Amino acid sequence: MKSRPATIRDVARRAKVSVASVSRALNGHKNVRDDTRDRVLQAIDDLHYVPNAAARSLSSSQTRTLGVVLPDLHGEFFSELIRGMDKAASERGYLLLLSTMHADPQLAGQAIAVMRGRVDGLAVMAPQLSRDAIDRLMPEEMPGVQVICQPSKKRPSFIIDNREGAASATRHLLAIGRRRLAHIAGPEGNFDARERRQGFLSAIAAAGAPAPLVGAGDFGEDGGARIVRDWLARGERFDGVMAANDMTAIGALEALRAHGLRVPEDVALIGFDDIPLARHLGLSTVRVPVADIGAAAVERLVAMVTSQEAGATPEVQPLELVLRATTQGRPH
Amino acid sequence: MKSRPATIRDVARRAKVSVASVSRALNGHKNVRDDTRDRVLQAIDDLHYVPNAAARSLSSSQTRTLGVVLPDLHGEFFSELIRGMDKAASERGYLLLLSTMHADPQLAGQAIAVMRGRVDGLAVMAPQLSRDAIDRLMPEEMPGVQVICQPSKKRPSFIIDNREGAASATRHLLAIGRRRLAHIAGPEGNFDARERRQGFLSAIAAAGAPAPLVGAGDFGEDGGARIVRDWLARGERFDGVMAANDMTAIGALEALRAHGLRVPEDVALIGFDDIPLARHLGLSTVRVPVADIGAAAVERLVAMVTSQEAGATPEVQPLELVLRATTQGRPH
DNA sequence: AACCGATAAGTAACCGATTACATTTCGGTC
DNA sequence: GACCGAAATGTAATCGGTTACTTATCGGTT
Repeated sequence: MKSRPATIRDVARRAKVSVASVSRALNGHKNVRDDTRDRVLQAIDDLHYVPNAAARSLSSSQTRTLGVVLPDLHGEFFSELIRGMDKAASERGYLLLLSTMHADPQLAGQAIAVMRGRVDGLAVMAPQLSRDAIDRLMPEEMPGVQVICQPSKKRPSFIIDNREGAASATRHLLAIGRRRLAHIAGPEGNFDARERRQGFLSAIAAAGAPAPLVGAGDFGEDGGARIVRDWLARGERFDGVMAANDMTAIGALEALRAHGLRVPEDVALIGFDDIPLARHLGLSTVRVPVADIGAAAVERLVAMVTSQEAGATPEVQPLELVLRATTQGRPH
Repeated sequence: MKSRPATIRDVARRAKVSVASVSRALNGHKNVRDDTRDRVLQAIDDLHYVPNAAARSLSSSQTRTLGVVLPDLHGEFFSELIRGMDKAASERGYLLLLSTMHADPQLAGQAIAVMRGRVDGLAVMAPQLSRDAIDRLMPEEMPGVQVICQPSKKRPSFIIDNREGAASATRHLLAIGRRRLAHIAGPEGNFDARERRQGFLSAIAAAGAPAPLVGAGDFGEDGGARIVRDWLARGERFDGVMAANDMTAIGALEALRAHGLRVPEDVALIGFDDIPLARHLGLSTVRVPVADIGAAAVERLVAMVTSQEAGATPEVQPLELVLRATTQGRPH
């Protein structure tokens, strides 16, 4: 006995009013008499009526849904981001439509295209795409924001000061007396990774410290571990490591310990992001308020959707150095 | 010059065919001549046409979207689940619509209602709701699966054998010589938490071990820490702790160490879930293949959506004991 | 009681696709 | 070249809402 779900016409019939009145009652228009509204509400209740979202979107060209396009869903970084976004969205009556864009720009285009008509706005995180590539991919007519990426000229971007964050982490290593520093960078094409490396290098240069080691990781645990093992196998000497992100740092940490080195006594170590794991492992790092960034981005996106407001000034979230065990100790 | 996006009629006009032919060409029907299809494709390309998803959903009553309703998004448990679901969904051309349902059953109903008409099927995780409550909330006419919860009689459920998992963790503590065991349970209303406590108690009973300590946690780190501190303050004696989940175990671990106790020498500790953090902290635990469960649930949901197939046999994912540092050592 | 402007309610067009059904065109046969 | 069934194409109804526009009803005034 699975009956067709009730439509607005069924409700109108039962409440003995027109569909227009039902629609008005439902959407809180003011020109509806109280007793009419009550009859409608009663009928809605009786029939367990729920408006059909597709029909509503079609006629009002509004979906009350926001699209979120992410490079991948691995790890706590993304879950935090989504959490912040979901909070801001649901507080405003919006739902989140998720789509992952596996690095390929081709597929990135597809991921964005399938959202057309399903969402009122788009939040995109694409650190591996250039500014131009993103601009080309984003539909002109749809409100959009960018999150943690190369800031756009056309759309609001929610970014962090990667260079300054990396520089301050590096200065901290120098401040606790480390001179032979090393950096494990992120993936080649990644914007944030490049910026962080720049920040590291400029801090080194500014301090007049010796030329550092630099290895190319992949933002993953294994990458970090591999680089460190390589260095140790080659007999490189270093007493401080600044990793492009926390996962890389964690891989490095394990490789260092596996090699019998003490952290921080022999090698101090600092990461970037402050994922929850960092706190548990006592990893010093640069705190990126990921959930806040996600929330701010969605908040702004909703504002754009509801009031057409534009503007494209990048919003830079402040970073904070978080010092824990991996840099709290004196050199041997 | 932001022009209205092209519609199927624009395409039809440009390709000099009817809208029906455009639709047929687009949806890969066979009765379309090659040159017609080519003209249509050309026009689509020229106009950058993308079909309007809302219109398509309305007329075909299909959205190619699946709804995911979760209790919360905190922690790695959920990000893993979403990751598994997203993988299975995107492989099949489906998008995921996210909604969090804050414990309140009232709100749970709303979270489900807003998805009506926006999704072809629903995957719900609601461990804090009874079987009946979920059945009442889920719309009859919509395909649905349940994930990690009290199994339903009406819908496929993807569950784990909490009792056996908890029992085997408990047997392991007994096997390494611990006798005075303690259990930090999860939140009162949570199905999995109750089952795990049952498993713990029955393993104790079966082994004829002394009556254990049992405290009520909340699946969170702080809860675990609080219970342990209470026990220690009251002078309780125990040499093995089985926590309802990993986060609880991690809180317990920190409280134990803060009190100067060695793990596992003084107190052995085992958790449940095997979140990534557990590996990094050397926490023994029971591995729950969360991502696999999410993927399996979505896979099944897609099958239900596309072929009306029903069936409600719960699918039980196997668990696996993972032994790490917190239980690897001999008692003092 | 008649009349007024304001407010409430109704009618029907519209959003952009899909698809049943009607019509045209095609390729082959005699 | 006329005729046939099959294949291709076109026409128009339909999905379920929103809303511009029209019509009915209201309370208040003279």
